Amino acid sequence: MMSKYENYELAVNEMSEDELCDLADLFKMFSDSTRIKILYDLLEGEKNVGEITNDLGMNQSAISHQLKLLKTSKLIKSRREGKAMIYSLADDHVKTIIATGKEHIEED
Amino acid sequence: MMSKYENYELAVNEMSEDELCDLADLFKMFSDSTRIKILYDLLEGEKNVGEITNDLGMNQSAISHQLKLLKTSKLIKSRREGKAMIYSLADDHVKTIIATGKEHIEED
DNA sequence: TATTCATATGAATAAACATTCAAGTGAGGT
DNA sequence: ACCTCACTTGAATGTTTATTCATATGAATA
Repeated sequence: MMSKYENYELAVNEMSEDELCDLADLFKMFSDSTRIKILYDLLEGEKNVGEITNDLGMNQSAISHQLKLLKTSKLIKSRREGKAMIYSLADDHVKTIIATGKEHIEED
Repeated sequence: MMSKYENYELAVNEMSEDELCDLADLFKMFSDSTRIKILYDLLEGEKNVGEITNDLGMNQSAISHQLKLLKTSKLIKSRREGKAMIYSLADDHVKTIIATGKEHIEED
């Protein structure tokens, strides 16, 4: 039997056009395979640009460009440690969003 | 502050490159303002193309093209009722994904 | 201070994509 | 059968965007 509160987590009410555009912009960050691989890579913990570049097996400049977009969107943050720049996830929403999407694609 | 999703197990483990690309493709559907508005509109219930077109105030052909993409991605389904085509969300993952993203952009 | 290592940036290129217009399809009504 | 209504499709267009190459910055070290 369905509780009155059963669906509480899933309330999606009263979103303005602007909010929906902001949402689209957020999901845009997860919509490119390079970017989502970077985010997934950073779930392991903070990494510098060289490590990410190696993990993904891609051009370093391409990674830097995408890191910049992710940072602008406040999904990641960075700090300098000597010559290296160390990137990490800004908060755990990234994990939640990836997990939610994963849930969807995993259904038969 | 306590997230609504705090209680869920958010394990995101062992995703292959292919799975991450599939995930990117899924989020791509939410990454365009027209598409996310269509999905958001359909949260109200099933609608025909004319209703969606009116709700969004856009060219009907543009809506049709996006509906096709959303249907190919299995986020929506359709049935014919006389001359009209009626679209609806394929399952409630759409709601979950939008709610999860909304959660993120809502924090100050 | 000159050199090297680590990363960022800018310009160029090519591919992907959203939107529009025009034409096509398919179901009902006349 | 013809016409209209509701929608789809394809081609054309313009824009956005990911990647690469070349160059620039900035920190450490010799």
